[in-house]
Amino acid sequence: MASRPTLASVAEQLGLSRQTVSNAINAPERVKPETLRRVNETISATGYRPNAAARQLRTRRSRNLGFRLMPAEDGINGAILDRFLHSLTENLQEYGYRVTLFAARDDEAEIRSYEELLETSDLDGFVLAGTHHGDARSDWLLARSVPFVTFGRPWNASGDDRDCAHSWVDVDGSAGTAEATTYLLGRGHRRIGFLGWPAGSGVGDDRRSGWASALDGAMAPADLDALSVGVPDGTRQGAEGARLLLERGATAVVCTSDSLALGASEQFRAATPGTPPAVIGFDDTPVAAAMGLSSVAQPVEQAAKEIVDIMRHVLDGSPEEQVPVTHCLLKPRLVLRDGGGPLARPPSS
Amino acid sequence: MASRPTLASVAEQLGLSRQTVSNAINAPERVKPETLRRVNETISATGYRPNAAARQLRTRRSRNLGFRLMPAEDGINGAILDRFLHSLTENLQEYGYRVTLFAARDDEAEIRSYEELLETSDLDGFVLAGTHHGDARSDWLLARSVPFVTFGRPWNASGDDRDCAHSWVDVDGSAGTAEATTYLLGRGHRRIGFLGWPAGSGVGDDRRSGWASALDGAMAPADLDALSVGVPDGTRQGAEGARLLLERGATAVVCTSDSLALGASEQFRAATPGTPPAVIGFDDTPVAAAMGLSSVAQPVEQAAKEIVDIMRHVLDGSPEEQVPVTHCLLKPRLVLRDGGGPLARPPSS
DNA sequence: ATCTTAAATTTGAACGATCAAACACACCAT
DNA sequence: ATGGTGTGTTTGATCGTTCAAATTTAAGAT
Repeated sequence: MASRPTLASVAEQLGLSRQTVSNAINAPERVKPETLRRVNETISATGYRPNAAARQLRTRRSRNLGFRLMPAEDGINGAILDRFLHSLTENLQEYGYRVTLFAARDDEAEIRSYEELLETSDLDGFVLAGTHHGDARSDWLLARSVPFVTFGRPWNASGDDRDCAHSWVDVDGSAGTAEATTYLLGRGHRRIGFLGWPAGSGVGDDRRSGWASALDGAMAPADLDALSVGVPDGTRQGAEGARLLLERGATAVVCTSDSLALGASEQFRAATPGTPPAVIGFDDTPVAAAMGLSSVAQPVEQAAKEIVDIMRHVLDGSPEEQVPVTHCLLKPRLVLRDGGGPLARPPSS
Repeated sequence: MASRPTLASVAEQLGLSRQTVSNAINAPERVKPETLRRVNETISATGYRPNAAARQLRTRRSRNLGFRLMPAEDGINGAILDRFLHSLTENLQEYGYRVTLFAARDDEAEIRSYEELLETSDLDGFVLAGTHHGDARSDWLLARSVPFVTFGRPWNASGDDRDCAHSWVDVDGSAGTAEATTYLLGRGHRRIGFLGWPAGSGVGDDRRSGWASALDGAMAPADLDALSVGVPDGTRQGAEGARLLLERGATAVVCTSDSLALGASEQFRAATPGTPPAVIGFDDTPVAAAMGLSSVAQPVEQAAKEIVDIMRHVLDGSPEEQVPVTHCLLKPRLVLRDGGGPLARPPSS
């Protein structure tokens, strides 16, 4: 009596069969409008909700997507993970999907998790934070045609990620550093340095290319080389790199990360006392906000939305319909701050 | 033939019945050792894995716990959320549990989510990040005897959280600020200020009390009052508050957050050039690490572990066994850094 | 009135596990 | 032989949904 309503109980109450009620929910067009109305009425009256386990058992779909939490604080982790995850969860929720988390030490363990989650829990797909070319994970998923979208391009050796076999959403780092560089040019700077990571990382090289292209023509290639420094991420390395750039005559610098920018800004502040350091970071982390540092902000919320859009089409499309592989490159936004650190502009109150 | 093995298929292969194989998995003591061996053999030979949906449909348990992602960057969010979530996921995973995320705008929406998740997805429990006394969410969960543990005390008006009706795990902020204060005393400081939030927040007041108790006897009560400042969180407010404390003769300061500490450290650096500012923050966020700021670190990984331990006993205990409400207060750790910012100690290389 | 076709609804059988109760079987005491 | 006591294993029903196919109903054409 007081037990949860089921399809059968709702149907009986209406003098209908299970299946009709089921159809009213899953394929309303198959049900006579008048019947549909009555069913919906009783559904909301009784507070009926379909049981996920029963549905999953029959359909082999869970309306759940997997997301792997990385152990270390790298890439999307730490800095903007919470914003991304929140947005992903919120957007998926609108379409009745949820996020199931799992942890894995390395890629191999991640693949084992895929297998486990697919077999036992019928996960409908995965969202990966970053892949590289020839990534064992994407290969594994592709081979089994498991739906997935990555946040981050695979960084093909060819340089052209458009031919990538899976869908991805990414932020155009190159456009971000280009905008930052152009901004500094507009402020009168002529010798603008680039402080990035050692060559070889897709993300890092991409960001460097934006700076280089913005300066194309404004500087001799030899100067371009001299004004680009690659160091491991970190504030100390940033300070060290900035010292080099200052020696070479740089008056401003665009950085691959906020950590580097933070170290650089100290050096620039010391070198040009009185004026806010002309340093621009990347990722717009809380560190940058706290220090009043300008930074290139990634639109992670929008990225999550795009990922959900792609997923939705893949998952809710007709079974054998060929869904095209989608690539979506988002423009970052330059966030300008006074750059003088927390005390440069005293509280106005 | 090539389809996934099921209980029935494994059983048939062995000339046994479903139920015996099921027992071998869920209640091995009921099965004859020799049979158990044979069953396990075939299980690993065939790669059989129990189907979660079927199990869930029958048992009404999903081996999934819910975790709500907050919209704004407050409390545990942002700063240490990723570490906490990762550790929570990893620990739960060891016992065959997973984390299902959901988003909710406010507490009311969160309760609606509970209802939905419990009814449709049979979630076994929830982990809440923070509660307050008389929290509608904990009341709702308690009333329905849904298992849950909170990370954070409810901050009873009485001041004694030991009588709280639900289990919680928290970090002893008071002990953290006390340790920080004692450390500064040991370094010769006599007038140590406290820079915190306006009175009224449980967390903030708790942290203030640690500072006060460490100074008990070392300073007159009137001085204690003068050396405690409450401002909203933020670097600017921190700088402003620190200015006040410096005017009142403070030579060092303990803060409720890294943001406040960051603002304060700039002021102190300006006031006492040459020496690293005697400022200690709270939470040991990446900001503190990047700026070389000392800070009180919360053992979030251990907190997650404790939460999982409590959950495990509640969930895997015998059905009607009364599990005692557990409260676990963890000691934070003081992380000491040179305090001179990224450039105070130049790279040794 | 009869036949055809489409629309609307119903029926029985899965999906893969667990529960509750029944069933064999061996062992020992009467 | 009879009966009791475990121990180990099996049987049938059930959880709540959807699939595939069968059935009824309504409407239009002849």
